[in-house]
Amino acid sequence: MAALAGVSRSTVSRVVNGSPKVSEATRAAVDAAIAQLGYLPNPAARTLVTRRTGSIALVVRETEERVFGEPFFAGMVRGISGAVASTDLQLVLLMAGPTADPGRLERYLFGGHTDGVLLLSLHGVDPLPVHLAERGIPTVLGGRPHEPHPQLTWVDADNVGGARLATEHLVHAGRRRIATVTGPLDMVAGRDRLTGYRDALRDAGLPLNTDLEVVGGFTREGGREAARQLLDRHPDVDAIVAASDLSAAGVLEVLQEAGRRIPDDVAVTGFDDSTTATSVRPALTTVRQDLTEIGAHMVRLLLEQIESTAATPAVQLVLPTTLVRRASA
Amino acid sequence: MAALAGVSRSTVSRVVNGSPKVSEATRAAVDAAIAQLGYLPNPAARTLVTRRTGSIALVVRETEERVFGEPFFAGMVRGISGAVASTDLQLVLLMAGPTADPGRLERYLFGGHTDGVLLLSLHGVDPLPVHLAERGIPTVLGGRPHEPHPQLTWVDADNVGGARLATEHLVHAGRRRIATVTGPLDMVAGRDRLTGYRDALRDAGLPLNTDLEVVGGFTREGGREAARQLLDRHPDVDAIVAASDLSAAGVLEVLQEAGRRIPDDVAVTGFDDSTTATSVRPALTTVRQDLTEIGAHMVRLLLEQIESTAATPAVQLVLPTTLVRRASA
DNA sequence: TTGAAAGCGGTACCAA
DNA sequence: TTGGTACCGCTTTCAA
Repeated sequence: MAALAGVSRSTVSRVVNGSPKVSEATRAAVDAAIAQLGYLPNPAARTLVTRRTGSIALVVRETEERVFGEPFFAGMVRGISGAVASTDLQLVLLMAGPTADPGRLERYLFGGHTDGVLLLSLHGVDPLPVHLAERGIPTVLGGRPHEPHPQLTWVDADNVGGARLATEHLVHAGRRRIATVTGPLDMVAGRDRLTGYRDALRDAGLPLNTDLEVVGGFTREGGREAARQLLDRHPDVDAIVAASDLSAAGVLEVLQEAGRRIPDDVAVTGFDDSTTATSVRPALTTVRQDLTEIGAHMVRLLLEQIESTAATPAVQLVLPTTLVRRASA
Repeated sequence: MAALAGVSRSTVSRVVNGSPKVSEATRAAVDAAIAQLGYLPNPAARTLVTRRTGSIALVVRETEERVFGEPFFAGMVRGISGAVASTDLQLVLLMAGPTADPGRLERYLFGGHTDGVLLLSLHGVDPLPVHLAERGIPTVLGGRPHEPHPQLTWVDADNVGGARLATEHLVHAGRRRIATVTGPLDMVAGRDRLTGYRDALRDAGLPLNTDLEVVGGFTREGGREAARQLLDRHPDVDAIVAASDLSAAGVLEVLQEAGRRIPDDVAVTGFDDSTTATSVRPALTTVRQDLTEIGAHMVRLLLEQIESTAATPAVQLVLPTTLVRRASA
């Protein structure tokens, strides 16, 4: 390569990296040689000295099934990809569900294959984020971690506030036997939404009744299952706050199969404002979280960590959620 | 690291790579030092000399929207992940839709960030696979490429045969005005399924009528749109061969909205045997392609290319499809 | 069984 | 503006 252009390796390196201290003639010669050879710098060699790989990982701690089944992930990935697209980084997606070999994943992430890590859909107390932080690997979590940690940077939607909005909306509409189909309780988002529901009921002076709280997970089938239990235990329920649009869709199906009219007999709210919200009948009143904005913040914070030489202070960001009113409530 | 264990770098390397020519005592000392330091080898340095990264890329040439919206991809990714899980390779997923910067993608793939590339959902004449082959980068395509190429290795389902099966099933059931909602015609799978449909009609001595062929794409909304057109042009249609389960679901919706009974008035077949097939009413008669098997073959062929020192001959594999009979036809 | 040394392919400093 | 050179951290002969 250097030989073909008749210059030194140093000069090739300068041209490739767009250094200004290269004469036009030399640059042209090198460019010609590059084109002729289809030369591409060896990223391993480059990484070895620069300590940069030019790529960042998006790690989703979830099974393929859920990643592909739930519109939330599509939105999140879209938001993140969009933000990454305006940088010169390559985004690589790693799916590492519960059955994934943690060793392999950590080897990949700790080994420096990527410049930073975006982490999504944490369950329980996952040691991964803390391990990453301890090793000084730039990391941003999507969603608040299970246990507060001063070193962790994360971006989260205001799930408590969102669930509260939905519940208050039902309260104001005169509903009094308001149940909830919760998300998975090993996830902070699931618990937060439950908290928001309870907060709203308490503030409204309505009794809290754990019998009205059924764990449904974020899935459609989980919603169906939970709705069946609810109808069984409380046939007089007049509203259901579901923790996701998908579970709300399941709830809707079961209610309709049981002959309930929505929203007349039972009002239903979802969460996410995903494509599901508008594809079901009646369309879902739901809580919107701006995934594009969350993604953009995550990428921005990650880049700040990557680009800063000193240790960056941890940042914790909670973005507002809003109520989207449609026909279901 | 080497210092702590009191040995040379060479010895550390031998221990890390499990070389048999290390004494037990030394190995123990090195292992202890590794554990104490949380040492992980620098993959860039290692890659520089071994020319191996330990990871392979799954490149999906599709937008996030479709990747996440269509169950086909979930199945494909599941099949591939499953096969990769039994190796010590890390799978990284790159989504590179039409708007993606081809330069960035090629830089990543050609640069040697990964040991090999699995390519999914090719549209039109994508130069990427040939470029990869020319650079000697191990590559396996999921799906036959648009233009035959002797150097390309691929695994495909027998889409022609599958569509033929579905169509023949309708013919045997006595249907005579059989329409099709095709997939995207810039994709080989889309065209192949159309071919199978035509072949079956021709063999049955039924007239081919391009008026009965409407492009729908693989999406639900595409299916809806196409079904509307069909009902408009041919209210007497008595069967529809859809190119995917998702578009079949859309077709079903429109037919039912128009008051048609399925399958009595109009029989409908899907393609993929995805979760969609069983979640709609009536459940879809559809064509099954074994994505787990396709994924396994893709990974196997890729590993063979990666592990072989000499140039591997290109392999082209067409896997059988089968008809799954349910209620819709 | 172990260590010394060369080299993988770049970058970056220093000198010219 | 350019080239020489050291070095990034590992693997891999080769010799001891």
